[in-house]
Amino acid sequence: MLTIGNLSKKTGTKVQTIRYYEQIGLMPEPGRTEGGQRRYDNAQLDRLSFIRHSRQLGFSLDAIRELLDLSDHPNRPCDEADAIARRQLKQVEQRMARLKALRTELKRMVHECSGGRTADCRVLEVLRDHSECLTEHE
Amino acid sequence: MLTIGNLSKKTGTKVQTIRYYEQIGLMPEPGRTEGGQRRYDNAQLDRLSFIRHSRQLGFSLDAIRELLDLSDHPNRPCDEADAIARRQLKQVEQRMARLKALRTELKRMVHECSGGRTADCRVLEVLRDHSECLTEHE
DNA sequence: GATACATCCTCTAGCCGCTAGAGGTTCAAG
DNA sequence: CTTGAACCTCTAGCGGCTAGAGGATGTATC
Repeated sequence: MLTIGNLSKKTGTKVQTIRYYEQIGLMPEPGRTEGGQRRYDNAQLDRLSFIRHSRQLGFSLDAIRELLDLSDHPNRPCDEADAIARRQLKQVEQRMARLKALRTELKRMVHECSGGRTADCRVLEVLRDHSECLTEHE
Repeated sequence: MLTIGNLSKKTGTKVQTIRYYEQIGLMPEPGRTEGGQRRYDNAQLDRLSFIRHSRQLGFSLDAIRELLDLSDHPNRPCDEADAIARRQLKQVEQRMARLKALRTELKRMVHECSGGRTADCRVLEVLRDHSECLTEHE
């Protein structure tokens, strides 16, 4: 039986965060000692690891809720889990593309700054003048 | 003189957001009509464009505050503006590296899913088993 | 001048995913 | 039996908006 602190260490999750997951129903209510402290078993440790790992992959808590639900029903077809993962992959790819464009523009800004007065600073100039910009008003 | 709605259209910023920027002191208090409606001039339009453009480049509102401040003092040396931009560039590069790792793992997950029951789903399996994972506990 | 109605106003509360802190209780070691 | 680390609940805050209630203003048309 693990205390919340031990669970925290084992999973790299802050204590407060574990309680938060319980509060929003992502983690089940654990058993308690006589004095009211939480005690966790291995099933709960696994569940929290699953959640954490999914978070590290950028899944939203809602997506994780779905994934956990699927994981709890081994006989259902797995297309849904696949779809969720594909959705996530797509999002990651979009974000990457966006960041790539940002990086290009930031690099341009930084490289052109010659280090004089702010009046002549390319960084500020670029920020002022949207017209030279690669990023669109979405 | 622009109404808040027109300013909103010209800059692609929601009306509420403009008022929010005013509230947190990023935009100056504009003039008002007799009836109390906001009216904006070109200086304010420029300032909001600057803010929006900076936001699109991922600068935080705090960083933008600094950049605006520098922009208001043309005789100061521009190292600071440059430093802020470099910091931002570094952040973007870090985020990109992270996303790249995520993409790799997500792709792996998705490609290995053969479409059976959730019990055999590679997606869920990978999420369950942290040990095969490329992303580290930071 | 009246009327319609789009746009404006202020205010409060909510979103996500935590995180921090106050103020008090329980547990385990010595 | 005492110490003190770890636990408890509760509330509020972060960034950066966004939404909605409920009411006032501005402008175009008759």
